[in-house]
Amino acid sequence: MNYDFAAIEKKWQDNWEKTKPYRAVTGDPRPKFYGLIEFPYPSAQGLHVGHPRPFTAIDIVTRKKRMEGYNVLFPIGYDAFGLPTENYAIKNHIHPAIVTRDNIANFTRQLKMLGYGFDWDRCVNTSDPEYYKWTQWIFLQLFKHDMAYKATMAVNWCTSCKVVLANEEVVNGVCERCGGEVVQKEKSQWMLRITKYAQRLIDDLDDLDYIERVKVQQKNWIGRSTGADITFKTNMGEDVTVYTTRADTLFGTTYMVISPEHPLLKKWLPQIPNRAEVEAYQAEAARKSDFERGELNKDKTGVRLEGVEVINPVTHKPLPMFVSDYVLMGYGTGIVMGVPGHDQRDWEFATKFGLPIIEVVAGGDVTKEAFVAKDDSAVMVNSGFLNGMTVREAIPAMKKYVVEQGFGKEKVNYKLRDWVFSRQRYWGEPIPLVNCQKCGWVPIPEDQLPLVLPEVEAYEPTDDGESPLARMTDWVNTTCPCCGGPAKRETDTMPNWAGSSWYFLRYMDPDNDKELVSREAEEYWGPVDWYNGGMEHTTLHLLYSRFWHKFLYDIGVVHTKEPYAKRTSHGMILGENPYYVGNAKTEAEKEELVRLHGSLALRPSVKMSKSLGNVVNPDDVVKEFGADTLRLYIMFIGDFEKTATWSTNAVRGCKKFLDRCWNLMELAADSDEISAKNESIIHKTIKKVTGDIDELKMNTAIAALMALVNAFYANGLTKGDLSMLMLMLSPFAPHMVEEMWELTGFAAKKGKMAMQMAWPAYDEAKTIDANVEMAVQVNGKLKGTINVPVDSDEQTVMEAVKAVEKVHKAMDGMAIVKTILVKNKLINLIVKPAK
RNA sequence: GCCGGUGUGGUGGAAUGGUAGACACAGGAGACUUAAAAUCUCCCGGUAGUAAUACCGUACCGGUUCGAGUCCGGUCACCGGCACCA
Repeated sequence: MNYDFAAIEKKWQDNWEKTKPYRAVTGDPRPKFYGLIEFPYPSAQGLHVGHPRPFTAIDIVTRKKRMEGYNVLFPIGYDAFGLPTENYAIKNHIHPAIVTRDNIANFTRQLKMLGYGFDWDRCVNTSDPEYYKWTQWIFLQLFKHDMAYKATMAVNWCTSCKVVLANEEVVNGVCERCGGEVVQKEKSQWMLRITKYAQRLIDDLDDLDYIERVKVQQKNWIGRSTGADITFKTNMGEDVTVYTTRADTLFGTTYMVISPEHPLLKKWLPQIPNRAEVEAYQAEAARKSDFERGELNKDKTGVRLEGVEVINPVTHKPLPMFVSDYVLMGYGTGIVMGVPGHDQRDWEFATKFGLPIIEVVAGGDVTKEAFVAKDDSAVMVNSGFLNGMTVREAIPAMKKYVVEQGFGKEKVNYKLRDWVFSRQRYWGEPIPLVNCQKCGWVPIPEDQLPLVLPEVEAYEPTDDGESPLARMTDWVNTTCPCCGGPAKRETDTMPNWAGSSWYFLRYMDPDNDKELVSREAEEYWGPVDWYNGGMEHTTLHLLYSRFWHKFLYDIGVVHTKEPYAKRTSHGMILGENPYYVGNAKTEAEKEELVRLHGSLALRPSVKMSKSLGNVVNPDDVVKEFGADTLRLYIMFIGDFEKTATWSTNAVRGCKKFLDRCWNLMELAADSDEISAKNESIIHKTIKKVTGDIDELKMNTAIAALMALVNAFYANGLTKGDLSMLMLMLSPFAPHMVEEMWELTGFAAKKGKMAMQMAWPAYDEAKTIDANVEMAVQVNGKLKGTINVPVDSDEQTVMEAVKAVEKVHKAMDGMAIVKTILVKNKLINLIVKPAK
């Protein structure tokens, strides 16, 4: 008989709604455990089948923690500001707040449908004024501590969204969200000084329990490099400074390059004879997007600055200077020393412009390509006092020299740029500042927060790149909080990363109207013990929130340097590819698929999308199989960290397993004792499941539970045996287990739900069998197995080996030269032909 | 180009240096049934063989080891991140 999942799941969800077994209690004497999943963006499409993967995993971890006696905080909320909602609102003429409200209601229904143990009383919504009041408050603190500043600079501009993007939001030269073209545009923007925290963001990773690839990716993104700033004299009245990581190659410098955007260039222009040519080049460079600049990198372009001479400080020879867009204004000093012998880009440039190439590190052929040694043991040549040194010795020697001679200093640089923090859109937190002609930028007094997002007629951004709020003249024109004179409000809003940078703190104390979080709550719950989220947020949300947290630590709001003690990451859920060539039956069909769909046809699985018709809706899955089955399947699907492909057939297998569990109730003998037959496998399973959940190896934990159920069918079982299965299965399939717990009478007997019971303990001694099966090998080849008492010595094992017929065959005419015994595992006989 | 990761049956995937393929899906056979579904039992890497069995087998080449899917060196393929960062 199959169980009626629809009725059972509804019954227990209603029960939990009323009895609130997932309530977290601040200050409770039990040890605390704070488990966190990335709160969803409430899109109009509803929950994607990918969401339940991380949600279920951490739900299982926190359910087990509760059973282990922890006071668990497992909260949920909504990251509700953002462009898709705004775009949807524009298209359908509905206010974004209403769209958001409806989407949140739908998400909430779906999350409750899946039976997650969230403490719903702590639910937050970043677009709620009571919430964003504190987002604005944090921004004001950043402003007051000179961590926020307004700067006019070239920024990434999405031509489709008509909005500024942070560096982190530009992917392959296009907009991360819409795939639209990104161009460089000069705009005045609010910036946050994340670069001030670059070193700490690297250093503090060491003490965190993050999966390694997250640490590596963050470190690469921050991109620390050590080198030196070196100053060159010029004939223009001003010196120029370059940054280099290869100070050792200074003798090989044969020219200089300046970025087209460099301010010095503007200053020098009137004195440059070929000014018109240079200006034309600058204009051309400005027109190119970053993407185009990168695409065209095979072909170096540039213009010589006629009349400009730069003196190499070690050779004292004059060097020509060029302007070229291969030098970036945003990194180092915006000026580079050209060392064509040992940098491939410089080599290409020098070759194109006929500049001399000097070999200063021996080992390559600089007439053919730049020689960039793989290790630093290559030897210096043509380099004065460095000659004969290895690169390893020459770098510090030259650094020391430039410092002593007064034309250089050691320098550390980062690829990380300051965070572009303003967006010209409506659906975001208003920036709580006003601009006064007399006082400049003035913060709104904190007691006037939140600065509520006003109602507007139209949400569309303007073509000139102003926020929709700019049209609200009533709202824009205000008075200066400082002098009372006329002032204008900032009309840009914050990026959607703002509200998510600190939401985990609000969960600790969600109703506090005096502080963003009370000291008491923060000290009790902080830091988050386990945070799981997507790899795509590694250099966005995860980095941003670490930065904000460090700032809040510095100003005394939080007591830990880091927000999250542990970070894990889940793989994506893909759909089956309907056009996969593997599905074709004939060669002709295969060819047709490849002809029609190209490389798409070669992948067995692809991202789910409407156009491919392979989207799986959690509502449908729950309707057909139940929430417990969906939970179980999404955990059984494979290695948690790896990409996995949805398979509806495999879902059926999980449903079958739950039915088999359910049907055990009829077979179980009426005894609360653990049966002798099943004792060993029960203890082994507890050990396995306990360890696997802690390591997020849910697939093997479930496999162990399946094996246990198979054993119950083979051996028979008692209700006591079944209760052990129920307790272990409870985090995975909470609805069905509670129903079974009640039907088997345990709920009445214990006066508790299964989820409130103690997690079963195992006895190590009982996980060890009296007898073990050992492999018998001859010269490393398996010949058979023997069954011997556990921990048998060599003599006993050898006695048992005599019974293995294949060993006799293999030993024919052979003599044993060595035996290798691995206790309880195998015995390996090394033999040689007997003389 | 640089940095990370992955590669195991028809499929998803298991294996602290120690019996490769646990647990499932799909497939096959059988039991029950008037029948189907459901359920239960058994088989299921390849080649040869009726079988016992033998040989081969964890992307490829080599090495270390009594023993390698696992460790080391190299190659190839795919996935993710970064990319004119001096």
